[in-house]
Amino acid sequence: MISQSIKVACSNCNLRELCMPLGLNEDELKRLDDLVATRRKVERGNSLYRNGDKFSALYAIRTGFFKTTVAVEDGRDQVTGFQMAGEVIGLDGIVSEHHTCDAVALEDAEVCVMNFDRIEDLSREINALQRHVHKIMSREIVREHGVMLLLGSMRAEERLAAFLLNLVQRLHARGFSQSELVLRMTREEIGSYLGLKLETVSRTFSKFVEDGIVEVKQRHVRILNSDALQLIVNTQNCQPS
Amino acid sequence: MISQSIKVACSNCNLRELCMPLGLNEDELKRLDDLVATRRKVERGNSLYRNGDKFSALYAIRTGFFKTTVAVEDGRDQVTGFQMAGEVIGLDGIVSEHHTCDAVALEDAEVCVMNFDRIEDLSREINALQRHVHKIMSREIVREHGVMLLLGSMRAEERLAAFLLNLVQRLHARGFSQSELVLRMTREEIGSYLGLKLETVSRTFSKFVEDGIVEVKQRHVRILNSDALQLIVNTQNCQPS
DNA sequence: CGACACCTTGAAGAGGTTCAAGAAATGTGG
DNA sequence: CCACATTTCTTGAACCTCTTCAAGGTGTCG
Repeated sequence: MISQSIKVACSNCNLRELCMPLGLNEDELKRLDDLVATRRKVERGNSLYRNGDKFSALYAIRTGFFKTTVAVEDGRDQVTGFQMAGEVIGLDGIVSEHHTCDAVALEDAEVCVMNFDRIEDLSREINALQRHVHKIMSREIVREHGVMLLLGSMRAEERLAAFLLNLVQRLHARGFSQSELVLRMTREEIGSYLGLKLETVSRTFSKFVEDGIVEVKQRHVRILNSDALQLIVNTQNCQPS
Repeated sequence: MISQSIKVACSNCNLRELCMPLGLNEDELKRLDDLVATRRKVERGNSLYRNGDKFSALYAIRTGFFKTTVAVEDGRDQVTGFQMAGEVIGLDGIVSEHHTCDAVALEDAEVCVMNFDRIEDLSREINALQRHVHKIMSREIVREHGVMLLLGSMRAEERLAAFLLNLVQRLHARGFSQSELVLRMTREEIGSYLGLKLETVSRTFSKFVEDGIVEVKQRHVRILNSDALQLIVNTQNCQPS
């Protein structure tokens, strides 16, 4: 909730290559620094924005981990994604000027607040930024296609395998281990994202452990056989002959 | 595949309010006409673009009806959406400069080809166009959230009810009946979109007919009780007490 | 240390799938 | 314009995956 004065500029930020365009000249870089007017800390369990909130900015995650959820009238909600450092959230709010989902921090987090009007202004002047904004939105559309594929045609084991592979791949791109990860979300949140009940998520984890594919201690997961996971994703929708 | 010289300009097109921004002045309108360099006819069953194709343009549907599908290695594919006149497709291609899904015409169609570089150029100069492009992409993201909700947490009857309501609502916005529609897609394509098998789609239609909610003759559907459909969507994920 | 949230596992049950057969509609070629 | 092939749709019965309900275990935080 609290805005802070900036200490680190985009041009010096080690996440720059994740949330900002590449190949800018000195002048453009300076003007980009201008984009992030404030930072905002979000404590674990709190919302960055909620369904219905007025839209005004996109948020680049500096640290921490978020989930986004869409609500159904009757109380339940669906997790639409998990976001980590370097990723940009808030795109859902552009179309109607109001957010249509909740963004909740799953661990203490800090985001860069990028006023959207300013993004539009600047991207009229910096072609690379314009292109970058378009790519970020297109990437989100393509990501969601993947989730639709997962939800529409995969079985429980495939879904969880695909989920784990996707997580480690993104973590690895941020310098973390390729084989070890700490889940920031509950089984229920994983289940919501994957269209499964938490018990099914738990059972499927247990099955993977039995098969020697992963080690699981609560939220600590070690992938022992990445190829096996990949195989589960690739081949299970072929019927066993 | 064949490009044609333009006869109708965007500024005169009756679909303008669907695919173009509102509130432009005379000068801006003229420059927008410049955007649609060519039209393209796509016969039923043919692709407008395919997975892997180089991305170069967005397409505004003038007439006809499309489905978009993402392919899985092992042959099967997932329908990610159905698109009708006035809607813009091709957004998936921006991020990687290549399309990641197929767009297939389900009936003879004609699209306006809008070169994307030109869109970017123009939207740097016309604020309303810039905002419009952002909104179109954001709208697609929000739409996909809805599909994720459907696939992740709804049961077969809810899914089909939501699907029918969505279709008639969009058709009605285009001047068609609120209660009657002709499905342009097969049961299998509906099933793929909804994460169900074609038999389940067929059975669920039959159930709706039994319950007097709709009339179905092949692909002709008449909605007899729209409220009942809405009720199915709203209440079924509340457990029966 | 005790309360609470989270996770695991078992057993029974339901919703959707699979397999199969036949009917209806559509398209094609003579 | 009709006969035939093909695609699409419907319906039944058996099966399977995932869910539901329930209980107990594990970890965490004040």
